[in-house]
Amino acid sequence: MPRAGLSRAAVTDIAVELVDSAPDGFAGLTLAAVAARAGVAVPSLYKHIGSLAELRRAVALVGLSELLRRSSAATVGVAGPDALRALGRELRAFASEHPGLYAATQVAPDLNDPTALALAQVAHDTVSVVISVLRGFGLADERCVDAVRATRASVHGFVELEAHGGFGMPDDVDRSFEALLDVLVAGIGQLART
Amino acid sequence: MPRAGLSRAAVTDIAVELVDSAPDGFAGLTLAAVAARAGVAVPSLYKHIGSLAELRRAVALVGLSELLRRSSAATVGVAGPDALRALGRELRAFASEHPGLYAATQVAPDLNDPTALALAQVAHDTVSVVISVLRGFGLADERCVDAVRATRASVHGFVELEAHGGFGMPDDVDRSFEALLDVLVAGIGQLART
DNA sequence: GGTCTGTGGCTAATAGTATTAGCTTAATGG
DNA sequence: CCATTAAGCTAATACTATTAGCCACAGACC
Repeated sequence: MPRAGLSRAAVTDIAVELVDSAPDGFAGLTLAAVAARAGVAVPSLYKHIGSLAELRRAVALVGLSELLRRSSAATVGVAGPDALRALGRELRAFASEHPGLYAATQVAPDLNDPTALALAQVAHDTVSVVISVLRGFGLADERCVDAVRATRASVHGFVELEAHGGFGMPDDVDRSFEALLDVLVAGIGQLART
Repeated sequence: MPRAGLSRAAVTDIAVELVDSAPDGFAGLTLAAVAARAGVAVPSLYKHIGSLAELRRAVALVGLSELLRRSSAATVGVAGPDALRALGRELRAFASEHPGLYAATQVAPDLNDPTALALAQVAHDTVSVVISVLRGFGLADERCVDAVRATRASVHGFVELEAHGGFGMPDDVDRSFEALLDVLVAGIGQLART
């Protein structure tokens, strides 16, 4: 009975691989698939994770961390409308390259989970990036949270609809996304002037 | 062995009730729950529906139909920015009152399903409503589809984030939604001038 | 009114999911 | 070199959907 040499991190890595390659993505993540990939029986996974739900949150943490890293990297040294456009394009690119990981970032956090704190931290930092990006628009303080929410909602909504085949017509989706960014830039600029 | 007097419509109605009341909503819809509510054994449901997936699409059709009905009703007799705002508020209200039914409207349609045609039809009509609403903005024809997508993405993204607890901060969400509508109105107005 | 048939219910069985309990053995530390 | 810890296993439980096959009720027909 040779050991597979697993660990919490190894199991999470396998899950991350799976959600991006499996057809059902994050929603279809299964312990059976993880165990098969690890060359181990299903119950053995419980030596490293508490439950499937916890594994999903671990994947969410990986996804959010990568999202934060890429968001930061894409917006250093740019400001105002350019930064907002760069941020939006990076989010869409991330979702396109890692559909499962992106879907994972939408899970609701759970208290009394070991990753709850880290998850809250990285979520907070991600919002901070958006705030920084929007700083160039000269928004009033009390408008800032509204602008952050409008930005997140617009981009997330587009990415979601695109991923789930919500755009029936074959018209150029790239162009539509650029138009969304135009709408956002113009709209938030207007929001700053009110 | 008295008969329960079920039918495809009755089963669908029960499922519609459940997705809006159950804690897990549409994703947690289960044949066991439907059967229990109907006072029937689980396999009996297969006399009326083909599969769980088909039942989910039946629920989706109900949700989309109601969404279309409310969208139309909310925008008759209004035009331009007012119509866009009314449409957005109605979508959000629908999602708030019927979270499960709203989630159901996001399922991918499946061909060789009896409801595929009806589903495509109502989806098309729903887009038509949005197009009509946006007509007042004087958009160029080739910009129209972009504006429709921006509208759907923004509102859907906001509603989704709100439903899944994506807005961490306790700031007034109603105000943020009105701000989103402001952004959308200003942004699409700008889109029309380019 | 009696019979016949179609259909809506049932039970039983299969396969898949997560999860827990308890055992065994491999690897490691004293 | 032994003892402890931990990582694997099998077995069992409780869910899920789905299929097969049976049975009795309701309505149609003679």
